[in-house]
Amino acid sequence: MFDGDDQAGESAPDERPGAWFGADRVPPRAAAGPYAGIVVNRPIDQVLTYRCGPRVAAAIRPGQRVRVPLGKGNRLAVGYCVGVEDAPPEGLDPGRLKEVAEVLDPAPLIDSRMLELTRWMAEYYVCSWGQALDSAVPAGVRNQAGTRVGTFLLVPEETRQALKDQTLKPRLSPKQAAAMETLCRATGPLTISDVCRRAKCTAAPILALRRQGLIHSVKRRVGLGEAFGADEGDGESDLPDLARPPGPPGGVGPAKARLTLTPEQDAVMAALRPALAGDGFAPFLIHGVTGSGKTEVYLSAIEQVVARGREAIVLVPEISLTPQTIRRFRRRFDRVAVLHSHLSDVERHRHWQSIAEGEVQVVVGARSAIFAPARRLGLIVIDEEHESTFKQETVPRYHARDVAVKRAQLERVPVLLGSATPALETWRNADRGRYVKLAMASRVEGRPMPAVDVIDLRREKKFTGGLSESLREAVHRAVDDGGQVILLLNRRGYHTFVICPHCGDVVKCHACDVAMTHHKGRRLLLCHTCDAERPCPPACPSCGKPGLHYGGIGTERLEKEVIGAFPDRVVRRMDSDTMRRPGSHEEVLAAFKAGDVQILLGTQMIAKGLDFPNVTLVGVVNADTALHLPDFRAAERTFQLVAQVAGRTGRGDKPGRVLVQTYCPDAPAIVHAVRHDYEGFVAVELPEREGHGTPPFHRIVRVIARGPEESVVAKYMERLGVELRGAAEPSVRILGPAPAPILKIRNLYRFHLQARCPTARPLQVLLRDVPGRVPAPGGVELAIDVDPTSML
DNA sequence: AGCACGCCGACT
DNA sequence: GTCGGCGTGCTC
Repeated sequence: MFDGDDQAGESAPDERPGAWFGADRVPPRAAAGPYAGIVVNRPIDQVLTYRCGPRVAAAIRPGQRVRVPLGKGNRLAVGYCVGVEDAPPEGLDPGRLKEVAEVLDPAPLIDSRMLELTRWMAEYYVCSWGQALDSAVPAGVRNQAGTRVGTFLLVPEETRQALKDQTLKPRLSPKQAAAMETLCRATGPLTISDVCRRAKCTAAPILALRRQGLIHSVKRRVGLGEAFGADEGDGESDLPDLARPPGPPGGVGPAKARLTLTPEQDAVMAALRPALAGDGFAPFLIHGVTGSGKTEVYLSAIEQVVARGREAIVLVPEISLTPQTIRRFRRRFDRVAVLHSHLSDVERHRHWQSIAEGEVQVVVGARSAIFAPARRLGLIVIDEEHESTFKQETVPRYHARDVAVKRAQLERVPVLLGSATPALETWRNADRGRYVKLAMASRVEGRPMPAVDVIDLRREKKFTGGLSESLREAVHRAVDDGGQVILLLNRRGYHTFVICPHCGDVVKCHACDVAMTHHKGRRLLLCHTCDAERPCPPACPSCGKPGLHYGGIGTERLEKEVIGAFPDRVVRRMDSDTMRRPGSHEEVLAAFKAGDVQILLGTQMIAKGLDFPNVTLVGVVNADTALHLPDFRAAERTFQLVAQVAGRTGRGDKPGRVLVQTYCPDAPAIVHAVRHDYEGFVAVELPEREGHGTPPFHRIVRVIARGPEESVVAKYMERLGVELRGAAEPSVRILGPAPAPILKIRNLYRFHLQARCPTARPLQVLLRDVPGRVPAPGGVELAIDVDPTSML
């Protein structure tokens, strides 16, 4: 929930010993300073100082990785150089410092601003700087995937002279002579195997020549093609791509296919233009209803900065990285790099390199694309900024939207947060004037918002959990009129639970405290938490009696029901079970777009970003799935889901309609989603949050401990709770500890507690300080989650 | 996170 | 008498 507002010295002073401030204090090109600040990827809150020998001193720069001796055994560890100085920090005996063993990277992997950004992350998210750095540099870049060290052969001038003078030739064996000739004729450097192939010899004569000193060899890292090709696998042949030579920087004319902007889009652009042309941090919230044309605004804004020779980073939820989205960017810009989560290390490395070399205008990607090494960054865009997929659930537990705002602040560039249903944190930041709020309240081409009606499941007779009578009839009408239908059900599987009618026990995962889901097609029960599977039991695992009852409905069962009800229509299901193979996603969407599929049903996957003009009906099969979760964001999530999926209809000439099935038609989240009334929902929800002391009014840090022994974890958390209460300042409230809502995952018992405070800093200081004083017993792991999105 | 040090129980 | 359990503390 960082809002760019800590610039006025709200930032905590660096309390680490030896205060290496990284970035701003370090000359970008290090003087041959003999002392280096190093951080390692361990939970160590310190910058360690090492001495540099002459060789290392000549090569080392901040942003490079190094190998350093660490600990009693002086085992070598990989670390990042974060600063180079002529004198060691005060209080350290220079004589006792260890030496950097080796510089690993020929050039820095990250620049001074990214050093600063990761240092901020470490402080904000309560992890070590090294951990933050490791998350910012992809593994493929660290291990230089796709490259290798090759040995190249050179012929020194003396040898060439000797050959000319004919003094050498007679001393060479026939094979050696052939190899030598091949080498001398070659225009570029050759490897041993190149020469073997061309001179039709083995390595032996070549090695002999080298042994005699007649040829030399040098090692050089090679590989990694200069540019990346059309490797996105989206099957589009018209994709302009990085395969083309880079154009002159800054000289890239604005674009192909430019649309006329709607008056609203125009107004938003007018508001953005000064910031896009300027050189300062400028955060905006674009609150635009679904179908209002936010993407066009992003594209126009990006054009402005690209025309200045700057680069843009666009973050989208992973699920929106569809060919449709990508195509849209590719049509508009020549050189677009797309960073999916499914890229190989080598591909990722290539993209990174291209971005770092300034060959890319626009980077489109999920969460981690916020670390793209753009050097002349001009703009950051976060689409669907409220999406929880922007939050990383492993250390460092960062939120890409908040890191983006911080990066924009450090780089002094504008940042656009866009959403039809902004996160309440974002909304409040805008209300408090920290972000400039820009509204787009109407759809493009004067299209109306779809009519939304509620189906009150309490009044539906013979309702079996799938389609109600009313929804079924509406689907009929829609497809009979030649329209297409989207049905959303946010649960995969066939039956969602298996219960014993005798003892009442639900069949649970062996490893997790979670009911298992019946996947009929695979004849299995599946745990959606740990992916464990087991055969359907013939009798109750608890009491042994036969006759287990299967209940609840998931997408698999809904599919069967819909096929049964509409036998002459083509029905397709999209969920993570049917979308396992790469390409299946696009294939279904293409078929739907072509009109070969009339009814598309699935999970969240179909709720976001899809733009199909012929969709005239959206059915929300169960709007309540998220409503009753023990999470203060339950209502917000429900509102967002209904609003997002409702936005999938009425995007063409025909008007759209939405039917929402619910048992809670009076819940504010449903009532306001039905009316397309975001502000109405906010007006109800915000006071609620304020009363409960939850975000956006209070900040939360969640602490989770997990371990194999329930009582050990519980006792440890009790101790930690006492310690935290003792150390916390009065503005901080500690809630818990308590068992986590899902007590056991993968055989680990989980207990959590929350620390809440109107501002984040006291929480961050507290949590950096205290757990170190209450070391966890063996087997127990502690996780600290700043601004948590999941409370389970 | 590793890893070594250190202080108490069950074995040769 | 030692081997080894994992609690404690440090890493330039």
